[in-house]
Amino acid sequence: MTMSERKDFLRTIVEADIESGKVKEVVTRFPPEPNGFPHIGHAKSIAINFGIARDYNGHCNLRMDDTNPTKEDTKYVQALKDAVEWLGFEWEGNVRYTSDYFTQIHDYAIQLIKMGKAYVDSLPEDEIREYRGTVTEAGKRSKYADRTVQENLDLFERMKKGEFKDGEHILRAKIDMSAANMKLRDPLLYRIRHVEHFRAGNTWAVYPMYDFAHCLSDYIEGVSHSICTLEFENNRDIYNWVLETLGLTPVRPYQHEFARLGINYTVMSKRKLLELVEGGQVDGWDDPRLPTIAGYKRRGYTPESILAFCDSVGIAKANSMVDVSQLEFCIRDDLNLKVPRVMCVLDPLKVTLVNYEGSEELDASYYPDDVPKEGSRKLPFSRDICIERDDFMENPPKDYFRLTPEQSVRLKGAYIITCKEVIKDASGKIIEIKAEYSKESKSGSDTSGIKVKSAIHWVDAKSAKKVEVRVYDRLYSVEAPETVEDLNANSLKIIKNALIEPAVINEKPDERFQFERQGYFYGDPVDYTDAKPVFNKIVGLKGSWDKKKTSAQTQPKKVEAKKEQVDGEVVAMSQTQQELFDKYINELKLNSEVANTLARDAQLSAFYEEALSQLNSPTSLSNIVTNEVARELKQMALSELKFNAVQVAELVKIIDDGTISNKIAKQVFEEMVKSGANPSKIVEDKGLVQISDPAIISAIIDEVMTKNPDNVEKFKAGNKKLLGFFVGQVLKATGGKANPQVVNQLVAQKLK
RNA sequence: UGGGGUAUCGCCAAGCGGUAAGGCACUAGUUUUUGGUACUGGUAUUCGGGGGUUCGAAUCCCUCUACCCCAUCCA
Repeated sequence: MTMSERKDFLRTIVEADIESGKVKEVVTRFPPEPNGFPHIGHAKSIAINFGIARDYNGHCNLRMDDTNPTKEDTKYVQALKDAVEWLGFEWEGNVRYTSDYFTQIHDYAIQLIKMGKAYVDSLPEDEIREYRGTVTEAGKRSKYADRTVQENLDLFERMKKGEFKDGEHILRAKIDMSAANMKLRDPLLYRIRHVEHFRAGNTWAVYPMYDFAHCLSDYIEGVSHSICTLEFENNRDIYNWVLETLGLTPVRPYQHEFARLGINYTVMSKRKLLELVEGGQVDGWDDPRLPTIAGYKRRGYTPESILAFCDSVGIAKANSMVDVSQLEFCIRDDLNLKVPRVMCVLDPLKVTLVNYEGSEELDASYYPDDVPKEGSRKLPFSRDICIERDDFMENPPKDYFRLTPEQSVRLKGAYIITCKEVIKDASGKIIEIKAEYSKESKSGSDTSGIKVKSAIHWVDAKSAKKVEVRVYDRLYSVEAPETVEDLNANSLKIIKNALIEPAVINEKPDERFQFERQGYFYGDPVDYTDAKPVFNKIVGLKGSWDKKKTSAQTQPKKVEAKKEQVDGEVVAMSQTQQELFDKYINELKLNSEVANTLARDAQLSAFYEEALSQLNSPTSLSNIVTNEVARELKQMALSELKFNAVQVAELVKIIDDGTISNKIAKQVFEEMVKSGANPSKIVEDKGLVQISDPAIISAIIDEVMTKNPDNVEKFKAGNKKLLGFFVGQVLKATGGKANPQVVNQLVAQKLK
């Protein structure tokens, strides 16, 4: 496995954890709920979890998150296992189930109750919701929250034994009913469910909720990195609360979130997928039009192509919608080098070669020259052949390369033919072409000297086999479908009477084929029989001709005007803020932006005032405070900072007197943040005094210039952006110590 | 509306103060017995908007805007 040099953010985190020693072994898990068929979004999650485990020599578990017995089923467990296996991954040990941990999780619940951190609530459901408050209003705690530990223990035990009906009681964590994060308002831990669990049977009358079971299952399995999708960001606080409150010792897992996969012209939610399957809009979970793993598999996609796709879309935190063309590229790219080329005519038009007698068998390679694979078959040839109806036009546009009354074509792997007569039926439809072949033009030994613009596919009429071909188009006709209204009515086209060359059926050189000039096809794994072969179209070839045709018909896309940005209103300053602001502007002559940020933040202004009392340099001080200090204050409180205003004043002093440059000041400040050391001490220890001597700098510039002759050329040719490049190089060479202003000046001079 | 996120080309996406990577799509050309493939070029003076700091900002600060997630006894 080659590790790409540019890592995604998850791998960056994992590597940092390994380096810091926080993690000894990387353990991940793929934890789906078995309540539906996995789709390509799951494939992304599988690729991430199993991929990271493999890249860092760890392991990945497959865990069924089966905490809700009303929705889950063993048939989905099988589909999930199939998907992981098909994609080529191996999970560590047996398949895990959250239900295997029910006893342990229950024990942890008892522990929380004993700690006074969990209680049995007996409020009805709607009141619980009401008590929770809203996003803007705090909630209030149930009166049952005051029950004693003994009462809670007793009640919970009886819940477990099944003494109560569904909904009568629940177990909740006692956290904070007014937390800004709604998830923390005394989250539910256990609910009563008198239903049979598909694995645990009727052992349990209570089932743990996701937020309680998931973190503990991760912990029990020794997971180091619990990777999930963005919508669980708010749940991370509970995840950590449970683990921390229980005092669980390392190694404990940490949760990280990434954006789920979206693809246009399809849907990815389990709910919508289920609707399509149950509503009969598609033919089961493995319908080739569906973005389910089973669907892609049946359609003919390879696991390699799905994995390549997951890799190509990357991992990030921005919600996004990937274009299907990216997926289509991946499968074409994979199949191009793998599968044999054969000929199949989807919409046959009869061609009679009036000057050909008898029959023969032609040799034809399964692969073009640019595919390094061996293999060939015999192609029967005779007077009666069929070509694609699209490949003949009586009145063609001028960029049409195929057969016309005036234009000859080659029958791929055979002879060049020329149209002599067009036969039509009563309605004017072309039913036959009478043509002549050139005997000297035989493929491989062409002495005819005839030049043609294209070679078309064909089959011999007598020996060709009749096959069914299923052509799939995108499931929906809009990019971001909402309802069944958006479905594409033509997403499935069944061609009953396509004609294929006999070798495909008799020799079966592969399961997947490229039907020349048309696309990639796959023998349907369910319906294919030798008597009645059925092929699924996996994806078409790129086809610039088809595109030209269709784009000429459709209207040009409307260009969306850029939305005009309207500025919102800024909150007015309070009176004291206004007074401060005025003082900064009038007395200290600060720039109004800086004065504004300072005045609006009490901590910042206090810090600033203190520094100002040390050093009378209002402008420089204000700049450092509103930029650097403000950043640190965003992360932690004033009292937690390791540096103080006096030190910042000292830092500004050595900037002002030219001892160090602004650039070095950033470096010094960073050190102050970390260690709280004095700036002049840092400068001394690290030897950071600025170099302003033009002679020294000049020498370094020369060096940089001789090392980068190309860029010198480019600069002289007018690429002025490169000035920054040279300055950067010089600064790098001096460890940042060169006086950037001097460098700038000298570089500009030398490069003139 | 409180909290948590996100914003870089038509679509993904790197980038973490010093020349705006890469892929898809698009486009022009070369090769081609697939209008395929391969190859070669062209595609962001600019990073959601506006300010500020800096010799230098996609990167640091302020501010505004847009979108996503959270008020299931779902996960």
